[in-house]
Amino acid sequence: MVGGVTERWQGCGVDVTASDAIESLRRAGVGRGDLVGLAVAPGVGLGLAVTSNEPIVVGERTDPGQLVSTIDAELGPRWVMWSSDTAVALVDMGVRVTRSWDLATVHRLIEGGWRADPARVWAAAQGLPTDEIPSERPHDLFSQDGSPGDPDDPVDPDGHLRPEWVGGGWAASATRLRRWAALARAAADLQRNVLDAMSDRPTAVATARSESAAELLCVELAADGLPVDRRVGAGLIEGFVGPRPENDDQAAAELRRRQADVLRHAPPGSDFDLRSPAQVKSLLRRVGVEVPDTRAHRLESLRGTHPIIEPLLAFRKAERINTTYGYAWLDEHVGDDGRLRGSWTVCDGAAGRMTASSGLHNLPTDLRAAVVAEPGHVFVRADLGQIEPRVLASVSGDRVLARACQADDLYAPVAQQLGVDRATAKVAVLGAMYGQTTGRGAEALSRLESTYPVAMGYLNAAAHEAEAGRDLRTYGGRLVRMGPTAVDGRSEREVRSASAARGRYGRNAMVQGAAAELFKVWAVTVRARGSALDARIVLCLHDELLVHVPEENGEAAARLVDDCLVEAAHRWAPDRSVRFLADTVVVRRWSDAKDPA
DNA sequence: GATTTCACGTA
DNA sequence: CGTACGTGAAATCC
Repeated sequence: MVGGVTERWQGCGVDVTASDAIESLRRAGVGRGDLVGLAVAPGVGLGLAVTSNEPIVVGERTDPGQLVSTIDAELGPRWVMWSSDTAVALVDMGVRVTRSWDLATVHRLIEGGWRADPARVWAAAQGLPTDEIPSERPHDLFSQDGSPGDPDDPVDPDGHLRPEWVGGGWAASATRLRRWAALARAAADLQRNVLDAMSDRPTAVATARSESAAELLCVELAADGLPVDRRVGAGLIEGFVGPRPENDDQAAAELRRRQADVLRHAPPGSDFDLRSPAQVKSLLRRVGVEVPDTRAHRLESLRGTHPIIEPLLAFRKAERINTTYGYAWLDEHVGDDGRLRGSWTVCDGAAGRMTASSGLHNLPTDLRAAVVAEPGHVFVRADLGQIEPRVLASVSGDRVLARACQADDLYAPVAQQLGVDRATAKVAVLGAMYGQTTGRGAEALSRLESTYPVAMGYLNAAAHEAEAGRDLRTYGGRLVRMGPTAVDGRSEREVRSASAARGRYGRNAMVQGAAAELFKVWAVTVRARGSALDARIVLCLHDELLVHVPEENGEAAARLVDDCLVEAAHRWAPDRSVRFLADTVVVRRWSDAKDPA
């Protein structure tokens, strides 16, 4: 608890220069990596706090961005912030800090799930029940603030944050900013204690740091965007759906033209809207093809059975481009500066992968030729090879599988050890990680169990816990929450099916989640080391990095990305028994396979 | 008008 | 009855 904090807050407000602030921080013993609470409100100022009860400076008339930037360069502290909103405010001021402790991000790591507003973060850090968090009540004539106690204290008598503060009151004055920073600093200590107490997750604190840095990276990714050549993009789209329509009538005519290519294989006069799956199903029945659904992979298996299938698939593909990645997408998400921008999140609420909007994570490969480096620049494209089985070998501590991971292609030695061909070995390993129970992968399962008992035991234990509805924790310490396991009103079949689904989910989450943690360590290492070469990450795609760099630094950046993987793996991994590799190339456009320069 | 279903793009 | 995500249109539910 932080009782007795407020009385010692009095009289600390000063307007300072950067050198004054640095001097104060140095006197307080702040060095590289030490926690400093930070609260920023453009137009109001900023609050800094070295300890939970002695916020030492507040810049009411100072330029907050310049102050933070100078301190970051001179002292290199780890900035404690309530969420990436602070980083957004800083980036808007042109400031990119080196290190952070993002309370919302660390909260998601410790508690799982996605909700991480300050009231929830504070309550969890204090060990207070989250279902008793007060919500902001509408003001009435008789009370200015709904909650009792001193309204200038961020914490109410119950120990919860005041709703009015959380709702924006924290930025109402410089004094409040200072207190908000001090409170953040206090919360970071509490979170640190929780992570330190996870004796079975020795890298949890390191994960908190790398996930916090990844939060900074996400803010920068959203601000910078991905270089896209609009003209190239429009050309690719035209190849699929025809020229850009100038009005609704032209768009409708184009649609009719594309539909007609399909309908000419149907009885004359047929009128189906091919955008409707139900009508496609009717159409297929009309021509004598009976299907339970009309998904692409099902239609693909029917290729050759009827001449309508092929043009129908072509229509579907064009329709996907047209509706999701067409001219409207280009107009909406690619700025005048040729940058495709979306929002980024560090973790997806489940296993902890990064997510991105605006199609950044599901851009069709056919359109990737439009992702072109700016003049005088190149991309370094690097993707991790066979990351999930390598991560499994590492986190489970399976020495036999780890030995196979010494090979560039781990499926070759695995196939040899299992006594099967490479393709079978691959589907077996992937199937084990995904919880597959049927098909070719399942047939090799028993051999997998006997050859890699440690790795398979790790997966089976996770699946077993998940099936029972118990939460899991990844190697790096992220809590993976299992949904409620309600049984009332469900048949035994449904209950069993839901349990099995949780098992697959949990089994996969342990691997996918750990892989995501390693990936983020790699990414933030590249972020940190890359600035010396003016190299900026412009895309993260689960196991792939795209780095934009001046062309004269391309080769050096490629080496740096590889070096960063070695560094990241050593920082992340329990030991060095598993080899991690990246396929790294210097290219002008994302779609280029190898170095054209 | 809001929510669910179907479909499909990526890893 | 192999995992995760984001997106869009149609279908469905108020």
